[in-house]
Formats: sequence, C-alpha cells, structure tokens
Amino acid sequence: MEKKVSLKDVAKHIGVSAALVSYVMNGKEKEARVGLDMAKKIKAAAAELNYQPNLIAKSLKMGTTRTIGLIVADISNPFFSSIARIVEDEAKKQGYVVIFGSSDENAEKQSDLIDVFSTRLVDAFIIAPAANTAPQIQNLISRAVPVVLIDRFFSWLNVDCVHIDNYNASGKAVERLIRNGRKKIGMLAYDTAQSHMEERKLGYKAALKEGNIRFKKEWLVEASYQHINEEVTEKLQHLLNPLTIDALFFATNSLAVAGLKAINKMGIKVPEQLAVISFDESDAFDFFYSPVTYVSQSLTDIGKEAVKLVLNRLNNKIKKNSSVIVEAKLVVRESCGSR
Amino acid sequence: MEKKVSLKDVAKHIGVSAALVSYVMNGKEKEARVGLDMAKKIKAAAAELNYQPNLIAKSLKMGTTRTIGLIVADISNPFFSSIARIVEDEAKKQGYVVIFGSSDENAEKQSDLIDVFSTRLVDAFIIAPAANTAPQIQNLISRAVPVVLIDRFFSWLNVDCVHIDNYNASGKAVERLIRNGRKKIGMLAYDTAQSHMEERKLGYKAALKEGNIRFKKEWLVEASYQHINEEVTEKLQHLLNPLTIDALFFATNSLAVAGLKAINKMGIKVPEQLAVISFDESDAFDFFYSPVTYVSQSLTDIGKEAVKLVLNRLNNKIKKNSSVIVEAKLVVRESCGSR
DNA sequence: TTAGTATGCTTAACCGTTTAAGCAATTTTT
DNA sequence: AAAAATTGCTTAAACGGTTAAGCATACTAA
Repeated sequence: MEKKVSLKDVAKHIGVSAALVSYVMNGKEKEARVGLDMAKKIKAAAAELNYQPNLIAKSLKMGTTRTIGLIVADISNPFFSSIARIVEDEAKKQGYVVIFGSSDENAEKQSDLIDVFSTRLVDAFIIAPAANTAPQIQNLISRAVPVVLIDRFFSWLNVDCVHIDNYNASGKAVERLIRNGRKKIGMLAYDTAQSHMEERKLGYKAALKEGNIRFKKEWLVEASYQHINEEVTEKLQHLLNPLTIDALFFATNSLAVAGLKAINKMGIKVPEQLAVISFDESDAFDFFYSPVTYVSQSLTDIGKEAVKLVLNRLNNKIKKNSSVIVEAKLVVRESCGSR
Repeated sequence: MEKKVSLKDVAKHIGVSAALVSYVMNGKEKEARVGLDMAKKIKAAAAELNYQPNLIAKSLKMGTTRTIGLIVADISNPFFSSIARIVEDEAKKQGYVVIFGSSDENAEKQSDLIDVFSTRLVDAFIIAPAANTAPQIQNLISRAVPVVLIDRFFSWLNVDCVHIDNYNASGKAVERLIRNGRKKIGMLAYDTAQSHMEERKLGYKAALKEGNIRFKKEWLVEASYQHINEEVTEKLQHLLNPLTIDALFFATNSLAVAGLKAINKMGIKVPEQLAVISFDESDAFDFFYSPVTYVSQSLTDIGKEAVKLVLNRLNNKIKKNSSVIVEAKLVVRESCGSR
C-alpha cells in the first residue's frame, strides 16, 4: 500500500523544482521554455514512478472539476438511463466525467441535488427539470453556471435546451389515429404543467380539432407521477369500463406500460376495440401482442446535443442561448389500427 | 454573478480567524473550545452570507471525496440502472455521491474508468467486473481501496461481493422445466467465463443430470455480448430451425429479448412448442403473449448491500472480506409450460 | 564591448479547507 | 498568593497542484 506519488515526489526524484514537472506534465514545455532533455528526463521519471496527477488538487487550483452533473427524474427509467449512457460517452471524449442524481420529479430533491453538486464544483449541469423549478434554473444561470435542460424546459427562461417538438409529434400521432378512422380518442398523461406534457396535451387537442373531432374533457385522463400504477388503473376505469373511446394516446412509455396492463386486465382488444399509440420506446412495445406504435425520440441526439451545448457554453463558445430541436418520428405498427 | 463565499469571507465578516469558523461549521465547537455566543455569531454569519463549503478543498485536505465510483457493463441496461438508482439513494443517505461509468464488458475500458476515477480520488468502488479483470481488482485491493463486486466476482480473490446463488437459481429454473415434462432443454448464454455465467451454465447442466437428461453440447448456445443481436439470431437457427428442443433457458434478460424476437419471427409457439424461462426482469416479459417465467434477483438488496459493505469497509468496520448472497426467486408464469 | 534577448530553471504565492500547536486571559486549586 | 488548569481564541502549516515573476547564464546584435 504505497503512498500516492505526487508532483513533488517526481521533482525530488530528479532534483528539480515541482514547477518544471507541472509544466512538462501539462505539455507546456514550449511556453515555459523547458529544455528538451530535461523534458525527457521528467517524462521518464514520471513514467517510472507511475505518477498520476491528483485531480482534486488540480480542481482546487483551477476552479474546475471536469465533471458534469446530470439530474433526471429517475436514472432507472430506460428513457433517462439511455440518455445517461450517451452523455457519459460524449463527456468522456472530452475528458469529462458525469455524476448523476434522480429528482423523482420533486422540486425539493432537485434543489438538494443542485446544491450538493454545486458544492462539489461540477462545471456544468444537464437537467430534465422537475415541475416548478424554474427559479432553481434561473439561479444557476444568474450564477453563470452552464446548464442545459433536456426533455422539458421553461419557455420564459433564457436557457439552452434540447428537446423534440412535442406539440407536432403529439399532433402527428393523434392525426394518425384519426386517419385510421378513430373518432373518440382519449389521452393518458401526467398531471403536470411541465412543457413537454403541456405541449403533448395541446398537440393532442389541436389534432382533434383539425380532424373535426370535438374534444371531451373526460377523454384526457391525468395521473400523478408518484402514484402512477394506482392512479392509471383507477382513472382509466371511467374511460374503459364501459369502453367509451376507440383510441388511446399515451404521453409516456411508463404511462403506456401501466395503461396497457390495465387494458389487458379488462380484456380489451387492441387495436380492434381500442387503437393505441405511445410516446417513447420500450422493449414491452415490441412484445405486446399488437406491437405498439410509438413516437420515437432520438435519445442519442438528445444526449449528444446536450453535452455539446453545455461544453460550448462552458468554453464560452456560445454567448446567446440556443435551443436544439431534435427529430421525432412516428414508428407505425399494428396497435394504431392500420399501417 | 457574485463570487462564491469562502470560509475566510465569513471569518472576515465578523473579524475572527478562519479556523474558528471551520470548527463551528464542522460541529467541533466542543473539542475546539469555541465560546457559545461566538458559535452563534458564526452560524448566523454563515447563514447570512449563505456560506457553502467548498468540498473540493475539503477533499484535498482530507484525502477523501465522499464519492463512490460505480462501474457496470452498461448504465442504459435496466438491470444496471435499477441497481444504480438504489446505490444512488443509499449513498445519498450517507452523504455520498456516485459517479458512474460503463465498461461494455471490456477490460480495457474498465481499466481506464478505474484510473480516471482513481485520479479523482473516489473513496470506494462498486464494480460489476468485466471478464479477465481480476488483476485490476487485485490492484485496487492491494492499494487498500475499498471495492465490492456485484453480479459477478472472482472466487480466488479476497474481495467483498454481492450476488445471488447463480448455480442454484439456474438449477431451479431448469428443474421447473423438467418437472413440466420438458426433455430437450437448451440454454442461451454469453460466451464468457465470468462467474455468474459459469455458474448459470453449471447449474443448468447439473439440473439436467439430476433430471436424468443427458446434456447435449449443441443445446448450449453462446453469443458474444458485443454482437448479441446478430449472433443470437444466427446461432439459435441451429436449435430452432428445425425445432430440436422443447424448452429454452435464457441466461439474461437481454438474451431473452433478443431470443424471443427470433422465436417470434420463426413462428414458434410458447409454451406449446417451446417452454421458456429467463433470468432477470423486463417489462417485455409481462407483455409477451405468454408471460415469461423468470428468475428474479432483488436489485434493491444488491444495491443496498453493496453500499453497506463498501462503506463499512471504508470506515474500517470490517476487516475480513464478506460476500453477501442475496435472494433470488423463480417467478412462475405461463411461458414455462405450466404453473 | 555592451546592451539586449533568449534560454532554462527556481521561487513563491495561491486555491479553500483542516487541525495541531501556541498564547493570553481567566478561573480553579492548593 | 502562587501554581495549575481551563477557556477562547489565533497562527501557521499542510493537502497537491498551477503559474506569474524573477534570476542567472549563454547567445545575438550593434
């Protein structure tokens, strides 16, 4: 259990100052006018002693940690963990590391996470913000901390974000149901005013209108994130028992999984009795007896763009805020009633 | 964009030394004999100035970061992201934060991750080790870095680990297939010698023997982690086209998902023509037309125990290594041919 | 020659904490 | 009343790096 070797150790080992070693290890031999043979000697010594720089010390001095804080609703949700994977890879390419936290869509937890990450001096944040957390984000911005929002955002905030066009994606999905002859189209969403949900609901309603279908407020069923299973089962009863709709649009893959289980339990046949479309992907969609049509977001693009934006911001390459709209496409399969 | 307020700032604000503030902020007022009213004054000032300690500076001084490095095969795999979530929560309870990395079951990537995390002075590691990485783990141990292995381990290494009894879990699954009258039982596994795979394969063979079924080597189909989709589809051909087995045991949920897709494509009926059991869970299993029987590992237990062990080790509460076996149970549903 | 410049290195301050050691002033003990 | 102990604070070094500034010595140019 040898002690870690420090800069000073390698300096001492060849009888030079620590400064010199620092310059060489950071490839600043030119600027610092380090002699060629001395540079070689230092590199050799560093290799021999297996010197590994202490990044904590470096961080303290530099005021930067090369760490990105990723805050999502729940890292165990495949939607977010897939993004996390991309973020990890992209960050690594630039020598960054990522530290993650799950907010459970809870403003207080998110605030705690931001605090904890801040005291650890993360250089930047990538956040899928919980509801009512605009002040937290605003606070980061006014402290000049680079942050990019993913999946949802706050339109009145001047902040970088990456998301799909939820309004139109939603509209296209519902439009497809209408084209397939469905006339009584319900939607299962979360009871939150977060931008992605609001847009999806608006897109749904707009598509109905466009299709000359009069929206009925009982068609829009909302469940809370925290009690999804209980509420979905219970609240869908009103729509499905007896069956008062002929199509159902899920705002999220979790909602779809919960909803489809309820539908199965009631013995409703998809798509004959009820056509179905969901947002996001799931292995489950492939194995449902009537493969589920879904709105596919490119998680790769979301992750890549988020890292790109946040690092650009960090390096002051961008001044004014930019929001990136990534593509979403409808993957049409049997569940929506036709192809 | 105010500068961060430091210990010195609050010290200066009330005209005392930084040391005093440090003592108070760390609740060491007793040991350091800080006056009662002074302590109050300092706390008030800290609150007023909204002082947040710089954890990087603290880390440098203390040589500890209150960070756990979590290395898994792929954070986007629900199996690992579920564990990650538990680890996150348990770590947070103790004031720890977790930084993650995906090895893709690749020894070199894992080594890089360990190096990167080490230079960042993570206090401890939780690792689902890739194949042939015992030396890396041994190295950590001999450097006295706390580490616990999850899911797989190296029997010849003196290291804490948390896993299920793969041999018996596997055996029970196969035994169930035999009891259901299946006589030609195949297995789809990864082509790796990692302990969990080896044990699952051995358990499978042992159960066959126990059931007086002579194992045929062509029954054991192995695919590589890196090319799972191609290889599973291709290699299953030999078993399924024509159908030479009446049951198939999947060593992993990813293998099951890939395998079931192939089975679907070939129009093989589960469980009539082919009974099926898998390891791990998946939303997909619930939606398969014949709900899939699976070996359920308690991911919660794995995560909790891993954090507990590694923090105990960190605090020197345990001296000799301990391996925790968490429970696994067979969740029996239609796919295995009977209940 | 002599200033001017380039070269190769060292010194020392600093980042924000922690904590052992020290120092008065006050209180207690004898 | 003197010695000893306690109280309440300050000083300063340390953690492991970075980097501006300084200082010889050697080289170049006039």
